[in-house]
Amino acid sequence: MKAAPEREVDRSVSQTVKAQLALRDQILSGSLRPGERISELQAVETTGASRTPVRMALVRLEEEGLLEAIPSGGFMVKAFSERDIADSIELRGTLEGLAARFAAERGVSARELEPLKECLAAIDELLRQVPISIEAFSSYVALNARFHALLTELSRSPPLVRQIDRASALPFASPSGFVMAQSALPEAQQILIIGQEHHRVVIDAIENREGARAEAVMREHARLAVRNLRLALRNRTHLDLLPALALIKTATD
Amino acid sequence: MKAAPEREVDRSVSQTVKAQLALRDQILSGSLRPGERISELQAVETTGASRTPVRMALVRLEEEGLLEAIPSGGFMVKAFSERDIADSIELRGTLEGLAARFAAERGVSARELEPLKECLAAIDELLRQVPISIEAFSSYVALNARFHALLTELSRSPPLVRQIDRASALPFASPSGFVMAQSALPEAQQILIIGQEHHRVVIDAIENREGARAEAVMREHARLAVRNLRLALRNRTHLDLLPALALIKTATD
DNA sequence: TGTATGCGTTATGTATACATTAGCGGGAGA
DNA sequence: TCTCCCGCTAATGTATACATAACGCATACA
Repeated sequence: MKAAPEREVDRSVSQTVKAQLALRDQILSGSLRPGERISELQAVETTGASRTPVRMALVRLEEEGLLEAIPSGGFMVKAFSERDIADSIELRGTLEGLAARFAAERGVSARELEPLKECLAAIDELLRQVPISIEAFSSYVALNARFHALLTELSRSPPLVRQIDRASALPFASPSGFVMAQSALPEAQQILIIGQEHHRVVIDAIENREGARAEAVMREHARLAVRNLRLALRNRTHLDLLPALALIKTATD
Repeated sequence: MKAAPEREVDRSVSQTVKAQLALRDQILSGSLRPGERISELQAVETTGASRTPVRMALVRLEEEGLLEAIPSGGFMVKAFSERDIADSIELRGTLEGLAARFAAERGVSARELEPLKECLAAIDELLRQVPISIEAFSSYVALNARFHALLTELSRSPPLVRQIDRASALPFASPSGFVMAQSALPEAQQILIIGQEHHRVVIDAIENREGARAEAVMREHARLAVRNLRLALRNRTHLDLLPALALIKTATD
């Protein structure tokens, strides 16, 4: 590899993955503004990888939905309207509803539900704090993500799991920043408590093999998240806490 | 570009796109068997592009869901069970249901509905033939795809449109082969007629801004397609007409 | 002064060379 | 004869060189 002596190469992960992570981070952190053209050369410098892995990373990020190909060549950071993100959340909720229905209809053993119930209990524990601390919020975010991932898996449908993963890019673009901003709002904790109730109901519905009810509650769960988003956006004073919202173009619909 | 004199390069489309189309064709036509490792060098030979565009194409096809990355490196053709494909169809129908609901709720002008009604009329014309010819079936496939695409667009939700596109990879992997096989079945035309009725209902529901009804009928439409798939699979004698089903692994669930 | 054209620079698309790793086969020793 | 280890080969990951196309700027002409 001709070993350019001055450049230290990290061999623990592939250059492609490294570049992808670095670029995604730049996008989500707002270093790269929506609509901004992303220069390969510049990306090569900031990521430390060479052009080939950088290009692979760009293609992956395009497929992921964070970048958009420019017809004349190259890529730009995609810009989203507030409604785009709201739609993405509802979209994801719809798919999760399908997953919950599949889980209920196809049947799930008590053993498989155990980790979900553990998540539930852990979240209960966190929500007991009033008001909840920032640290507890971070834990909540992780647990919530875990709960949703586990629930998705219960569908036993690899294509659905895959699709939900893809649909999560936007809604969960930067969940920590998202929820931390929410924590600054008085209504935040109430919303989390309602969300937790949804979690409880969906488990119950799956246990009792009530597919329609399981599906309905997950869709309601998503609508709650949309209300949550709009609430956060109406409180623009907290927006500096929202790196995820760097994705929202200034002129929204 | 050093212009290797013996290799004729087609400059009308990018090498990356050319490679992607060629490889997808090889996968869907069954030249590459599910589970088979796909060799870059071999792909370079068959597509005529060099390794860089071929690799970009492979990454795109992986994101598209037709290929799977091998941990140790490289890609293999993904294998699907019958249930995977059925789930993909239902998944797509669920998203289309959401699109139909969005269209109904957000309102659609008569002008926007016109092309859909034209599709409808054209399909009606085709279905008047009993039994329907293979050529008419081909036209039907194109018109049906157009109808679904137009309907999706009515949602006015770019993220949803995008997601539906992605979700269509498997269900519509090779629609022509699919439907032509159906045409060999006596029940085929009846199914198409029911499907057309669904199309009519969804338009009506959108016109009358009945979101729930619009959504419900699209989901029913997908369930019809699943029944259709199962019907085709039960008639294994026609399977040689189904290149799309090359994707189904032999040992299904 | 404004517009159009041409040239130059820069960035992307493509090709290929190089490095590394994984997989496989052969040989040797127990 | 079986197993383990070493080395080779082939294919992937990475880097970079080259060609081309696009964009911008400057200049000239209307």
